[in-house]
Amino acid sequence: MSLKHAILVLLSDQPASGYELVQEFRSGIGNFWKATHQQVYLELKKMHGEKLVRYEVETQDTRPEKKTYSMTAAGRRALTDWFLHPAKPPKVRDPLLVKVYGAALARPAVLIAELRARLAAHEKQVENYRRMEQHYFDQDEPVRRQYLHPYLTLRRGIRYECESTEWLREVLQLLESGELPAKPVGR
Amino acid sequence: MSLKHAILVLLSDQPASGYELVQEFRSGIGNFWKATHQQVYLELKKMHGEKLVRYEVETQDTRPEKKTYSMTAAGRRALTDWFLHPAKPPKVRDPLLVKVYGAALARPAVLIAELRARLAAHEKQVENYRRMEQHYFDQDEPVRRQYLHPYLTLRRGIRYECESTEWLREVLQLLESGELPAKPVGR
DNA sequence: TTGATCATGTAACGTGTTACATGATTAA
DNA sequence: TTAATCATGTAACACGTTACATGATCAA
Repeated sequence: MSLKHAILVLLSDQPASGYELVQEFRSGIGNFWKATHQQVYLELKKMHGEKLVRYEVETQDTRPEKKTYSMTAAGRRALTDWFLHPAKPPKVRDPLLVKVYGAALARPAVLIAELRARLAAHEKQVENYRRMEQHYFDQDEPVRRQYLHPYLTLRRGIRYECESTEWLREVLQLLESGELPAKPVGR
Repeated sequence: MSLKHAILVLLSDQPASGYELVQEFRSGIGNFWKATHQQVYLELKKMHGEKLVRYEVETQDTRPEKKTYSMTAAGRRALTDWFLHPAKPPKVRDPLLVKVYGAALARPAVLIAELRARLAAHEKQVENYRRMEQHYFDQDEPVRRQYLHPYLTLRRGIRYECESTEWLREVLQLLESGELPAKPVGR
């Protein structure tokens, strides 16, 4: 039930249309909470039924009509209430780990190719994140203070992606060399 | 559609009942792919309809009857085919990150308490994993070679949990001190 | 006698994904 | 004229979670 709260967090910053929310779910908050336009439009409809949001219709001459949503007092209450209830830690659920677990059942070259592709994807993501991070540090202190919280989530993303690449490199090295790990991880 | 393949990976090792598979989803493979008994029994039924598994009923005197499932030739084919198609990287989807992102909307003490609880949970998980890892290293080389692949997934778990604790400690330190991060992560 | 473990299932509900559907503007 | 962007939605299906449901054995 968190898409609702993610939307409320976004609307608490500023009113937005469904379309604009979808953009935000592709960047920024989208690094750790994705949502498609189908989900967003449906959720906004539900939330409007629950009176958590209201909207104003802008009839534009050139463009199709646009609904600009904003949070209601009830929405604000739902948000603060959500903060009071601890969230469940998300479950790790990665098919690639199932494949590594059952690696003996696959042709090694096939699995290695997939691991390499995945490594490349994570490396690319690290680069993206590092660029965003550099942009954050290019700002003056007041701006850095303003965007501290989003930046903290970016730090999580960077750590996660780096950890992923380290593990993948290690697995590739071991599978390709046929060696056994010499010692516990990180020791 | 990976629960199916996770079950096939488990059955490729040895035949098992639904109940026994559920146990495995609570440990071992359960570290990165969870499934409840409801899911497992339903999936086995579907897979039987697709002829990916067969079962033999053991009518026990004392216990309720037990179906022991094993993989069919078609099941084996479905598995090798699955290995040929790269898996999509799982999406990160963590409500706690949404909370940190919108931390300004919560009472700091409330969020900090939740972060602390989460940190404790991750630290406990690291301990569990470290115990399993120690057990692996207590084995002789042939056994370590035999269990290399599951152990590689355990290494991923350890890395992930450690990364989580490091990030949480960092966030707690920054939120409690009111400081801004001095430099990019890990530099 | 109470709870844990063995052993199996169905049903309702919530959420997420994919496909389908429309229609205007603007840049290549 | 083709693709991308702006802007909105519905519908079918897949998957996961929670609740409901039964019934025997065994240890405390």
